[in-house]
Amino acid sequence: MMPNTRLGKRSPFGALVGPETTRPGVIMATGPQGDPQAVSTSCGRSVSTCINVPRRLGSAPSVCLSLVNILSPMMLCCSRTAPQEVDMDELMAAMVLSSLSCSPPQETQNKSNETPLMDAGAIELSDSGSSGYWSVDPRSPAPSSPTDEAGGGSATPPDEGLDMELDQVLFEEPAPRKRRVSMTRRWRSDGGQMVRWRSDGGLTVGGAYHRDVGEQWLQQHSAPCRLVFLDSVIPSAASGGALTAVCLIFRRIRSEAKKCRKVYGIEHRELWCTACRWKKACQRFLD
DNA sequence: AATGCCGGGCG
DNA sequence: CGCCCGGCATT
Ligand SMILES: [Zn+2]
Repeated sequence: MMPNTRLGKRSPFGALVGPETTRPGVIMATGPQGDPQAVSTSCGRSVSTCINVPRRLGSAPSVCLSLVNILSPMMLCCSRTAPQEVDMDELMAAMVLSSLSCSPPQETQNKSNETPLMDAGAIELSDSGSSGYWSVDPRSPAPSSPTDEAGGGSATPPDEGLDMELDQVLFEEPAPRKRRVSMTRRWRSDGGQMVRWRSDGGLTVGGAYHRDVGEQWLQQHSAPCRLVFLDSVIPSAASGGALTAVCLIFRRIRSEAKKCRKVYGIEHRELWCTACRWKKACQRFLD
């Protein structure tokens, strides 16, 4: 009695993205163009230019913390999609933007001048339990296209936009001084995602528009990232105030809704919906 | 530690 | 297929 769908084996999209989403299967760095050249929408299994990650480590992606604050190019990873199944699981994209001072526009080209990080050479974060395997492209963050108007620009850009729970992350500021986030351009990940930050603080990711991307949001949707993509600069920038870089990542986030298990308790497993009983995605308390 | 649930595995 | 569970990302 219920709009039951099939449980057992359902489509990859049954519930958002596959688990692999979280774990970067492969990562690759894109050139300044930010084009998914080497990685097409569906990189079968092994992508040439991609770097395969030993998918054995506990949790590479969540290395989080406030570690790096690099500003360099950017990297993203690609997904391994089944040739037929359009599921674009495991994939994450990261992008960041650098900041600049708010007032004098004289920071034109001081990119990695500030942060004393080991430059583009991928920062190996202190692996504490997990390690981040990211590949970085030692290249300068050259904004590809002309500055994008984040302000009075267009409305929401048309995008393929798969609506999944992609998220983004942010980073802290490198320099002790007060820096503001700048607007970024757009960036597209392997999945065709397009990230765009607008002056109103909103963020457009693959078609989905996230309004109110403040520190809080960034907070909960944060993840590790280290590459920064410098881009256009827009003073009226974003929200929060002190973030300098933002990193986008496609990962799964746990919905807040309580599911059978938590609602009825383990001792009442019989009340759970079948899905829950089978450790599948709950079908009673949808998100 | 507790949850949520994908992918498998078994009958 | 119904039913379970290992394993693991999150929280
Ligand atoms: Zn349920």
